[in-house]
Amino acid sequence: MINISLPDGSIKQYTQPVSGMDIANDISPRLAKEVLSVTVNDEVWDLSRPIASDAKINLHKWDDKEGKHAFWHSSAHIMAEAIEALYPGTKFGIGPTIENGFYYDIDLPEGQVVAEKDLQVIENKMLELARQKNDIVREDISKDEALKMFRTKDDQYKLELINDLEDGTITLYRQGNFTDLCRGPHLPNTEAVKAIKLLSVAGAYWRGNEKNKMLTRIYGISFPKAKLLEEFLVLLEEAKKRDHRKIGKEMDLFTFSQEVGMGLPLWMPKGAQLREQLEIFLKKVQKKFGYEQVITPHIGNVNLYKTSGHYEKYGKDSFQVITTPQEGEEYLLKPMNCPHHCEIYKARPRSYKDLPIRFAEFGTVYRYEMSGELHGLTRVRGFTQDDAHIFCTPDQLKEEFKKVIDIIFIIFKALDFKDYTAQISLRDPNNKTKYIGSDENWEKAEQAIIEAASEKGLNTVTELGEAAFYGPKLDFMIRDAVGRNWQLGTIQVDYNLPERFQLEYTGADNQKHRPVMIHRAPFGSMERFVAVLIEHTAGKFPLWLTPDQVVVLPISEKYNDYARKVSNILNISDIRTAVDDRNEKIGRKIRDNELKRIPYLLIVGEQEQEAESVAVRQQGQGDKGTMTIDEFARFIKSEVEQQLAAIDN
RNA sequence: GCUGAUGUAGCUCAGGGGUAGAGCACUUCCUUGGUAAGGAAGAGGUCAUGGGUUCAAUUCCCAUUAUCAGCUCCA
Repeated sequence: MINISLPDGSIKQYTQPVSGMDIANDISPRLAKEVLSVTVNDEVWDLSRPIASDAKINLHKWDDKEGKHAFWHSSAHIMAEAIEALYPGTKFGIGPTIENGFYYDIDLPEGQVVAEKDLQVIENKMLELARQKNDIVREDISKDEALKMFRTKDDQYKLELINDLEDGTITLYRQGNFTDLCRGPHLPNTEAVKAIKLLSVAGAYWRGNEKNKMLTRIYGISFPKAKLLEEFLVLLEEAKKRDHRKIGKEMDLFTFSQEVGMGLPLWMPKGAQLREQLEIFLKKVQKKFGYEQVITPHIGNVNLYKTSGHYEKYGKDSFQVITTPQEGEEYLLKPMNCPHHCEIYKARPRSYKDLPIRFAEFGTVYRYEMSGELHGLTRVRGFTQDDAHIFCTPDQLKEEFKKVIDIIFIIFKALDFKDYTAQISLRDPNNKTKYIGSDENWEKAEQAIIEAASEKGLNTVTELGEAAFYGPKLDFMIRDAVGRNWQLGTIQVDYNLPERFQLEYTGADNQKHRPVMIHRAPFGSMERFVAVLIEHTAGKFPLWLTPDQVVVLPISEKYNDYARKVSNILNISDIRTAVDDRNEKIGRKIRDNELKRIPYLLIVGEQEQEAESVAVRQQGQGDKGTMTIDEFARFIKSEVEQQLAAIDN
């Protein structure tokens, strides 16, 4: 007797092995129609695979991650089948599922390419294959058999994968004329796949190593219903409308010029205004937390970076050395601010009574990112870090670290970033040569981060091998409109630079001691932060931050003078106000300024001029009635204060 | 850096071996208006750059460059 326990606690008994699909059929025919995969004792299985002993099971439909996973995995196989039919001789790498869909890495026969315009043809072939309603059959196979089989296919990629596998754990999946090495699980039959969209084609190195051959990667997504695909495509379109590059252009925030150089953003007046507001805001917060502003130059002697270790590590991948007319002098555009700040620390003797010392600077740095890496404002070659370096005693480290987390919390709260990932990036224990510094210091630093994060109640993920070369870090990542993850805030513990720069303080014991350093940038960089902020708000920035808070719209040219008067009064009270005095009708002015995402529009005509008032229109809300100029000024100021007060608490 | 695609007016894009178009934006004029597009006229382009094929290239071919998607990288 086989006892199958279901998630609701009930138990079904069978006299012989039973498949997930059999059980679903026993429960209800409708469930059987929708079910996609089954978890058997914490392992996700095919529905058709017989369960031979007592088990706890959970059946998965489309709504479950496990259901989608099997669905997309099988879709990837259908895509491979279609490609094998359309491009005979293609060799296959890996074809996993991803968060939204799946991809397959393929090596096409010599001279053949798949371009975006070919995707439609593959899609059609896939749908044709899916409609053949082929069973997807699992097959255990020995390592020798597997090697033999893929040798006849001459598929070196699969052979490489098989060689890494243990004998006895190798399975094949077969559907129609296609067989693939695969761990599964899969759908029982291809017919469930009703709607397919191949999204893009791009190159990808075999096994992610740039020394290997570049394969062709095709991304796709599939659905059990055509309607779900349509909804997905609409969402994708919506997301693209939030792209910061598009909105940045629309709102005149920033631009790029080939004449200036790639990856070098030019901030236009409105963008500069936005950045300035962010800087003012952060400076205010940092002042409360005991930071002091410093200013350092954009270049530094090469020796500075030799001391810090950056030259050895990144020197050849940087903007090249600037050589002066005077022989022997070599300078580097600064790729980071920490060495300069270390020199400020060293400028005079420090006592334990001075610590912690917190030097902050909106420091512009230059890094020669590879050309293919550049991306709008999120990845650039010249950018401004909201940088600071905290020099403290080892005892103060954890407390200081926690205070930095608090600053990041304040920022995320002010800008309503709720959906972030906190990642602890540690050293790769198997590749310690990538890093500088002693094991002992690394362990202390890693421990400090782990404890501080946990004491702050942060939900973290830990990544090995993601640390900076001089120390571990805690990074805050936020997604952009289309789901790409970007690192914003970062906090790094560093025992190494203090050593390399021979930083010291005199302790209470009158002995020299070495301080610990924290590198931190809550925004990360102004550029990337603004990019993510644009995508999150779709350009509708909070009132306190937005470049143009108010635009006054005169009904006709006769009221332009009054409109300017209103705007002057508001500007004097620090409300950022402009006048739209174009020779257009009021409806047109309203439309254009709504599209420009202006929070408040003030309509002024004869009535308002007479009464020294304004007719207020709030973005997205329409007419809010009439107020006197003073009333409106007080109203909007209190709204800004409220927004900023929420941050202080 | 690698693979693939793209590059036509300020923006979004159409076109195509015989010297280039639309909508929006811009300029001028008319209109002086009450809560999401008033009307007319005009100006604006070495069709990314450099070669090649051709009687003729913006169009076809090659290279370069920038942008886009992804990979790799990210102090």
